[in-house]
Amino acid sequence: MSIKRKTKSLNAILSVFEQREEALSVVDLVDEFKDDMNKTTVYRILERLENEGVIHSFTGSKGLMWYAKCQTCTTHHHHDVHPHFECKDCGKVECLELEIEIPQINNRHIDSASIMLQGQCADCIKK
Amino acid sequence: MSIKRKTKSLNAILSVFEQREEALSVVDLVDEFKDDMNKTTVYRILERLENEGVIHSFTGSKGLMWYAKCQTCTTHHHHDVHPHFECKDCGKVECLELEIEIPQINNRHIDSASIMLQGQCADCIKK
DNA sequence: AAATTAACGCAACTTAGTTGCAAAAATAAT
DNA sequence: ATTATTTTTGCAACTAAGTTGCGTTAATTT
Repeated sequence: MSIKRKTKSLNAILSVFEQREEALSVVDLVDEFKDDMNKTTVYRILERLENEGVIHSFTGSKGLMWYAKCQTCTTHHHHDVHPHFECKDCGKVECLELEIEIPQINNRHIDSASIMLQGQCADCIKK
Repeated sequence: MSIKRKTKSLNAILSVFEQREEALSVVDLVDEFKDDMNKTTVYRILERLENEGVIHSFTGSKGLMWYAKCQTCTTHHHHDVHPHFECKDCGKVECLELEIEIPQINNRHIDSASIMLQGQCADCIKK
C-alpha cells in the first residue's frame, strides 16, 4: 500500500516530522492530533508514510511504537540499522547517525539489529 | 520487594528458567502456566525474581516483555548490557555473551543500551 | 494453635494497537 | 459539471498486554 492522495491529515502529520529532528511515539502523535483526527487515521497515515520510505518505525524502551524521519534510508526498505537514543531525563528520542559494528557470532546469521541507547542528552547534561 | 517465601508457584517458574537457556516471553509463560496459576501471579513472580537478580527482563522486537536467566549479572543491578538475539524463523530468543562497544557520542552521556539482533539461529540455518 | 505476613486469585481496569464497515472526500470518467 | 470509482477517514467494537485493588489463602513466626 502506498500514498495515493496527499490529504490534509497526511500533510499535518508530515509537517510535524519535517519540523523537528526527534522521533515521535505514536501515543504522542495520537494525543497531539486528538482534536483533528481519529487515532486509527494516525496509525494508518504513519503506516503509509513508512511504506513510502518517508519515515521509519522502531520499538522504544517501553515497548511503544516510535517513528522518525528518514535521513539515510533512501529506499523503501530502511535497511540502515542506525541506533536510537533515548534521554532518561526529558524522554526525547533521536536517531543517531552512527554505524555500530555488529559482529557475526557463532553459527548464527545476523541480518538486522535494533539498538536503543539510553542516557542523558546534551541539553539535560547542562541542567 | 524481594523473595520472602519460596512457594511452589515460584519454584515452578524458576525451574523453567533453570531447564532451558533461551529467554521466555511473559505471554508464553502465562500460557504455559494458565492451568496452574493466575497471570497476575506470573507477572509478580517474574518481578520478584528480577529484583533478586535471578532473571532479567528486556523488551522484544514486538514490544513484548521477555525474561532470561542471569549468567553474568551477579548483582541486583544487571548492569551488564549484553545483546539479545531473536531467530526470525523459529522465534527463539537468547542472550549473547558478547561485549558490544558502545561509543560515547556528541555531548550525550550514554549509560545503558538495549541491543536486539535478528537473524537465523544455528538450528534454522541447517534447515 | 493463634497471630502475623507474604503470596495468590479474581475481577475489573488501563492502554496500545487492530479490524470491519459505512460515510466522506478526492480523483477520474463520461 | 455530474456521475462513477477509488481512496481515505471516523466510529465503534474488539484484542491483547499489562496493572491494580482487595479479599482470601497459605506459609512463617510467636
